[in-house]
Formats: sequence, C-alpha cells, structure tokens
Amino acid sequence: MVSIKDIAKKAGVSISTVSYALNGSNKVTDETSSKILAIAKELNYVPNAAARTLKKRESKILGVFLTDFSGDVYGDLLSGMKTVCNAQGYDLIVCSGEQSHRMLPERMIDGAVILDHTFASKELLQYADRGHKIVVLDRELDHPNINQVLLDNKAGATLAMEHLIEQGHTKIYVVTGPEGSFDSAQRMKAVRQVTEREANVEWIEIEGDFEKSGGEQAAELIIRDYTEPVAVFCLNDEMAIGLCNRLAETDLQIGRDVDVIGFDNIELSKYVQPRLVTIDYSKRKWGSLAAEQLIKIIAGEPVDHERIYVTLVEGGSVRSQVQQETRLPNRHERAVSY
Amino acid sequence: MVSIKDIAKKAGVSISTVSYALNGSNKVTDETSSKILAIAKELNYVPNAAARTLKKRESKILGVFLTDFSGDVYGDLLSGMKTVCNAQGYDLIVCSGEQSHRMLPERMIDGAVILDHTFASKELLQYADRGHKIVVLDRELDHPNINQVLLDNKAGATLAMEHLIEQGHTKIYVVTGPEGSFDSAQRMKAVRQVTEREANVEWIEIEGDFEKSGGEQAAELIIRDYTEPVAVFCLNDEMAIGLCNRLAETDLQIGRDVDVIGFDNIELSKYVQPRLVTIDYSKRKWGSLAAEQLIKIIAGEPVDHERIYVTLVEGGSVRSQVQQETRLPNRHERAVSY
DNA sequence: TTGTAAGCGTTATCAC
DNA sequence: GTGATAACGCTTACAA
Repeated sequence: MVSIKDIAKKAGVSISTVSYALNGSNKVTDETSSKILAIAKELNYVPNAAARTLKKRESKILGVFLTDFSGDVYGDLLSGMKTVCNAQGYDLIVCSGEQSHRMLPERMIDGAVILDHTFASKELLQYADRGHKIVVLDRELDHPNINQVLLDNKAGATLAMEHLIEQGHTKIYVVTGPEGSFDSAQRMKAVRQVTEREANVEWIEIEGDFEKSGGEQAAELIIRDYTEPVAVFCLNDEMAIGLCNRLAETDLQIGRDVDVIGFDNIELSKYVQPRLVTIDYSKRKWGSLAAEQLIKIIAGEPVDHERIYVTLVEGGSVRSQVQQETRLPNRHERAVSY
Repeated sequence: MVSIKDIAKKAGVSISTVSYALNGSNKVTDETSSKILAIAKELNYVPNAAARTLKKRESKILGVFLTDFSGDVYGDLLSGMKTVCNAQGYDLIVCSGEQSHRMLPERMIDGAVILDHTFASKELLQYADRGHKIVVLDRELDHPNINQVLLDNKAGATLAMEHLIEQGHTKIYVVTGPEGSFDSAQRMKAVRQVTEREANVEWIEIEGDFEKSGGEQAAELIIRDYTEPVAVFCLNDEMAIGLCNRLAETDLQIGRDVDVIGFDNIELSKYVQPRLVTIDYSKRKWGSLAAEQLIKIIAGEPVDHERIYVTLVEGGSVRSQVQQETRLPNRHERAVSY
C-alpha cells in the first residue's frame, strides 16, 4: 500500500509537505506541489479513508437504514437522497439489518436516516445523546440531534376514508399495518377521527402486516362474511394488492362488490386490474428533504420538522359516484389534495 | 468520545489490558476482565471503526454497487447477499453512483460486488491489480482477484427464442438493451445463434435501453409496420412491460396479434395482463452466491466462476400452441429448463 | 497476567 | 514554504 510517506521519500520532501500539496493548500510552491502530485499519480496513490476518518473525526458518508431491501417504495426515495448527498460532498450508503446498526455509533458514518422500525426509539435517542445526528422517517422523536421528515399520514388516511364514505359506503374494513408501525398507528388515528364524525358508518379493523400475505388473509375474512357491497381501506398498497389477488379468485368483483383503496402509490398499483385507488406522495422529495435536513443538523444549522404532503389517486378499484345507488345527503365536495 | 484510554484510566490498568479484555482474550484474569467490561458498559464505550480498520487493515464491510436504486431486480438479490455476509461476520452496504467508487480503493470496504456498468472494466482491473477483491455480476473479467457470477444469458435467450419459434413464429422482433450492456450482448449472441439454425425465421433488431420507455418506442415501430401476427422478444421485462402498455392503447392484442416475451421475471410481470412470458432465475441465489464467492477470495480460498441457471415462465403474452394455425414440422419438444 | 511501546496513514500545530 | 512532531483510537509483539 502506498502512503504519503512513500511519496515523501520519493519526492525528497517531508510528509507534511505532501499532505499540504495533496490537499491543495497554498502554503506550498507550485513547483513542489506539481512534482508531488506527479509522483502521487505515478505511484497510484489513494488516500486511506480509515486514517482520514480517524484524524478528522468525520467520514463524509451518510447512511440510510431500511427494514429490508425489497420494498417498492425505496427506489425514488434513495435516488432523491443520493442526489442531495452527492451535491453536498457526502456519499450515501444503504444499510439493512441489526448488524449494521453499529455503523453510526462506531462513527463509520456521519449521520443516519432511519426508515426501519427495527431500530428502537430508545436506541436512537441514546445515539443522539452521544452526539450522533439522525433524521427519522418513521416515528416522532424529540431531540436536538434528531429531525423528523414524516408523511402526512393523517391527511392521507382522511382522504381515503372520506373518498369511500362519499361513495356511500357505510361498512368499511380497515386493514392495519404490523404492531408498532408508526405509519399504521397514525393512519388508524385518522380513521377513528373520521368515523367518529360519521355516525352511520360502521368500520371493522383487520390486523395486517404491510405485506401481500396480510392482504390475502384479510380477503379471507371479508369473503367469509360477505353479504353486501363493502369497502376496504388497506393501510398500504402491498396489502391492497394481496387482497385484490385473493379476491380475483372469487366471484366478488373489485370496484363493484368490494371497493379497495391503498396507500403509497407504489408502481405496481398502476398495473393491477382495475387500477388501485391510493394515496400518493413524492418519494423522491421525501428522500431529498431527509438528506437535506440531516446535512443541516450535521452542520449545526437549525432545522424544523418537515412534512410530506399527499394526494389521492383515482382508479377503478373504487366504484365511481355515477354508478352508486345511494348517496349520503349533505356531503360537500372536498378538495382531493391536502 | 470515550476511548479505551478512558476505560484504562478509570480501571487503573493499561490500555492494552483493556484492549485484551474487550476482545475476549484469555490473557487477562476474569476478575480484571469483568471489571473492565463493567466500566466499558458504564461509560457507554463504543469502539471506533476507523481506528480498528486502520490498524487491522480490514473493515469487515462488503459493498455492492448498483447502477441505480430503482431496479425491481434488486430486492431478493440484496437480501441473499446480506444473509450470507452477516452469517460470515461481514456487514453489507449498498452503493450507487460515481462518487462511491472510492469506497473500494480507499479501503473503506474489504471487497465489492459489481452490478453497475458505470464501472469501467479497466477501472476494476486496476483495483484488482492493487489487491482489491471483486465479484462481477455484469461482465466477464479475468483476474486472480476477480470472480464472476453470471446469469446464463445464453440459455435464457435460447429458451425464449425457441419458445417463440415453436409457436410457429417466423417474424421476430428483438428489442435490445443499451449499448455496452453485457447481458444484452450475451442474449443477442444467443438470438443470432438460434436464428442461424432456423432458415425460415426472420428477425428484426430494435435498439432498446432496458427501460420502459425503450419498450414503448419499440412498440411504435411494430405498430407502424404491422401487417400480420408477430412476436417480440424484449431482452428484459421492463421493456416488455413498456411495450405492452403502449400496445394496450391500440387494437393490437397481446397474445394474439403480438406475442411478447421478456427476461428477468420481475415482480411486475406477474401482474400485467396477460401475464408476461419471461425468463426466470433465482435472484436470491445470485446474490448469495456472489457474496459467498467474494468472501472466499478475500479469505484467499480458490474459487471458480459460477453460473446462475434460468427457466422459462409461461403466461398469456404468448399464444398457446393449441390456438395456433400453423406449426413448424420436425420440432421436438424441449425441456423448459437448462 | 499485565504493562510498554511501536505503528496503522492521516492531519495539523508548531517551529524554522 | 517546508519540516518535525504529536495526535486520532486501536492492536499486538515483546518485556516485565
């Protein structure tokens, strides 16, 4: 391995002069500098990241932590993050799994974006207490070293529920996310709020897991108890699609017998038949905002919590108003976007 | 930041004793050891990765490099890789973009898996020459420090072409990947080989890009020149789906007027109507094999290049044999899997 | 069993 | 402008 020591020896100068030249300091003559640079190139010199990180106490690398690599949500999110990071001189690495938690406390990375419920909030607060900088995308956490960039779950779930109610539905199944999911809890809160205002709306909670299989299981229940047209609000698209798949094997028709609405607008939801009604938001913006916030708190700049706005995407999985037999009175039209 | 020095001071021992205790060496008394461990815990000691990496000249981190984060192929691939890495005491990070190329030469990671054509082969060979360990998934490269784990592109493309020919097709469009793509080139080679054997099969090459948009553009050409039923072999599913989308806007019906076959069996291809015929392979296995090979070459163990086998997945996007009017004589049935 | 000390490859503070 | 030199936090001969 070739180090600045080797360059110094070959150039007949001291290592400090080499370091200065390599870092473009103006304390060194152009002549010496270019000679050093030439030798460095000749020797294929590459700086050692560990040594630099050790000395400078920063790695210029940011990490984003995901529960798993398979989510359909992540492409644009990561893309947006990377763009911002690179523009600001940071590198971005994507990590997943318990093992990689160490990256932050061991100072391999300068900060972390968390979209991974396997991180306990307690753990994150501990890191923050030790001075590590964090942006959370999947929970609320109050700490000077932690910033939040959250989806407007409440608006999204409200949009979804009101859309179904406007179609005249009075029986609505709600398929939740896994226990402990912040997004699920937030969305459920909005569901409760909406239904409290609507005396004639009955809603039934079905426990899900944010995976296709959860949607399939929910479908079983719905099929079993089916007597009249119902609506289902799946708290994410993945489950909505699982539910639709299972329903497609029966005589129950989506958008007629069972209206379905999801959340996330993943790419797949464009392709299922009929097109899934869902809640959309800019994943790219979510990512870029998260990265921006993280870099700001690392730089010691003050930041406020941010919110990602959502809209409703229409589709065939909810029957249109013109087809409906009954329509609730006194319901005014609502703007589709919050 | 609390270091072993702080622990040593508080425990009234030397830093080397602390180091030994922390690393579970049996050179130190149980008594001293447990005292040190207790103090370490009390002080919230976390080792510094940079220091350890600098000293040990290894980071126990492996990197996988992707062209972008959005591909649908990657979920299982990364999952498989991570499982193997973690089982072997390595951490896995996912990187993308020119900036992160430095991770390998700067020794931030102990090795790299490459599925990213933005790495020049020359660059990789240079790294390998300097002793860095690499596994390539997207090219052939001969170097003692480089191992290949490649898809059996040739078998896949042959399977696809023969499937179409068996349906009686004599005019086949082939939509390629982007210039310089290894997978595309390999698949094209097989296409040529198959068609050379089949005198009565005409094939037309359309330049694509492995993106949906490429498939849409190819559709334009096909629509424009359409006179009789044809087949299209898109060299990946992404393009096949783009093509189907565009075709769906016309009177041309997939699986009747235009038979379509893709490559990769991405999740989406299950959901398009009709189900896309495609070439499948285990992405998880691809990933785990790549990780295994990388860890082996890092350990100095000898390895051979590996190949990932493929199979054909049937679906509605190619009309079934029973519906066809003409059938080529003398064609024997072929095994679907190679 | 424990301590001393050298060294990993940098950066940065001083002198000169 | 350039050069010693200390320091970053850790591991590991070697000495005691």
